[in-house]
Amino acid sequence: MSVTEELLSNYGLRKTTFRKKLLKLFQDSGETLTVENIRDKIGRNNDKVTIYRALSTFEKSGIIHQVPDKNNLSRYALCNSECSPSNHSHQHAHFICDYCDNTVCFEEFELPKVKKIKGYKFKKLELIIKGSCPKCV
Amino acid sequence: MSVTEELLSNYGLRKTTFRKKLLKLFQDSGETLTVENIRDKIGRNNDKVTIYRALSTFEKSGIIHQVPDKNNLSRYALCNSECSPSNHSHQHAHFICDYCDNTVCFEEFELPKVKKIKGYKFKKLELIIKGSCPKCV
DNA sequence: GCAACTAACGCAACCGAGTTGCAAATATAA
DNA sequence: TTATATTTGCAACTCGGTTGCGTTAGTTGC
Repeated sequence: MSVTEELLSNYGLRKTTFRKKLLKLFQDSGETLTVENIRDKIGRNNDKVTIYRALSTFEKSGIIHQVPDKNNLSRYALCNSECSPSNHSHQHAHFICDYCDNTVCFEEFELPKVKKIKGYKFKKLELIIKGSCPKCV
Repeated sequence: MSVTEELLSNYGLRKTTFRKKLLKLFQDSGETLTVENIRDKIGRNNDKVTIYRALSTFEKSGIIHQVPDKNNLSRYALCNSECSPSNHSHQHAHFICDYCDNTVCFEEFELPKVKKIKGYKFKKLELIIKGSCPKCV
């Protein structure tokens, strides 16, 4: 059984042709991907509904996580650590390039400790850094 | 001349009936507002295109700034300091309530200093805190 | 390996936030 | 108050994402 198939098995998901193709794309590219990116790479004949549903399933399972996108599109990245439906948090920052519209996960980035504000209960922090990436000077 | 009209004058914008009404809403409510929020408050008969265009104009001028929204809708808040088309940055954090979908500006919040990553040029930081607000326990 | 069951796929049609084009209305400058 | 430029308001559109539903294909038990 391939790495891709193993991952699907571990998360209790059916190993359909489409899911294997989609998951392999994330594994091989190592990038964050929008639905458009995906269709560019696996072919425009793939139905978008199927893509959206597979992404949604993967996200709920903890295989991928949503990342911010410059144009507010749905964009996802593989979870590197062991995520599950119950524990699916990502304490890393995201970088958005102003020029190529790409989003990059900064895994090593520590999120800041923030001081409390009374009345508010903080559950999750998101740090987004914008600028230009190595490809775009 | 009212405070609202004065603000429009300072930014070299025409003081139309609609703009005065919209800007006054931001000043009076002191909240962040989506287009839906706005239509709820100034009346659903107001044309949405006009709202979008006025918001866009205000933002370019530096009167309001866009804030993150739980559902990725366009949401805006008054700029508290002196913003202009050329200097229009907001070094404060934003809080999104998981329950009432509201966004709040944490003006007093200092954004963290982040260490550099070679190859990347950082221009802007955005810190989003999610959780529950005072109204929602 | 085969039947039975359930989950996933694929198509069409839809939804809704936001945009575009353009003619009519209105603010500003002369 | 007239001329000019900007803004408004309507209709129609775009496009990312969703819903419904019949068909297809994994999975489980024998």
